[in-house]
Amino acid sequence: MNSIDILKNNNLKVTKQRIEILDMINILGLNSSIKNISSKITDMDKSTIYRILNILYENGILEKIIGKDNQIIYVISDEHKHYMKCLKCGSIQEIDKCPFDDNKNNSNINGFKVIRHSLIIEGICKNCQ
Amino acid sequence: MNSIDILKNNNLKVTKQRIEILDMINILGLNSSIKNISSKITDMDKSTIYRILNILYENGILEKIIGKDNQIIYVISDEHKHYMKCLKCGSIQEIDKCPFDDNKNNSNINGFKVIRHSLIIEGICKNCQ
DNA sequence: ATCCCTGCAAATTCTTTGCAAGTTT
DNA sequence: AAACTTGCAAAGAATTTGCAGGGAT
Repeated sequence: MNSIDILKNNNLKVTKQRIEILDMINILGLNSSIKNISSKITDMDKSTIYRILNILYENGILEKIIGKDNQIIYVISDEHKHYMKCLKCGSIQEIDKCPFDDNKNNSNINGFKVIRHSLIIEGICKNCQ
Repeated sequence: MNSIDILKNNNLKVTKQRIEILDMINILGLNSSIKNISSKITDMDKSTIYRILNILYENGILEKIIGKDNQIIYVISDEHKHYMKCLKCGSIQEIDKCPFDDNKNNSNINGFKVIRHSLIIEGICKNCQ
């Protein structure tokens, strides 16, 4: 789905800044930290980037994962995704299918040594409904 | 396992600051942001808190999840854990067992409306081994 | 026409760093 | 004794905010 349709489907105003950010996240993939986004989009104010990323997150369009140096990575949350993140270098890579039917820790996926994993379920809690 | 044993088992020097931080994380649970930790431990310098949390994370003792207002929450990574995080209020609660055998999105867990979930697998990638 | 969004500038908050003194092994 | 850790202070980054002008519906 293209950036304009994503915004329209979520009842958000379509602005050139929002389109530009969504497009850039599509390009950057798992490198979509604020630092990287703002270094690529030099004509947009940083406060605007912060505000747009927040809006896209709060509307469920983006999700966040913690990358290297505690930088937050924004990824489009259009599907169920799994990541592998290296504890040493901080690199993050995507995997296709959840390889954990039950608690199979300390295993190995294509040479990646698994130390731990966590599942984050996001939605609306009882109190907020 | 107590804080001293955790440090010893990981070949880390046992200092009163490290013990105090691990103890506090045990107390604070899912509220263990840097802000909360440092507001509770007023006699420790913030730079020390940052340094210790990094060391504990890099040694696999702690894991990180993103909490409200992008604050990083540090939790003891001694077991396979699942969390439910509210997109509105940012509250995070723990759940016992992964309720997703396959892609069952848009479901409901004890009144918590599930919008999306992601699994983070952490370990050592090929390049770093 | 209304409401929302953006850029600007400034303030605020967060995080890192070098170094000397103190601790741990 | 050697190596590592901490507190302090200062620097450096990151993030938030108010407001006026501009843009989307």
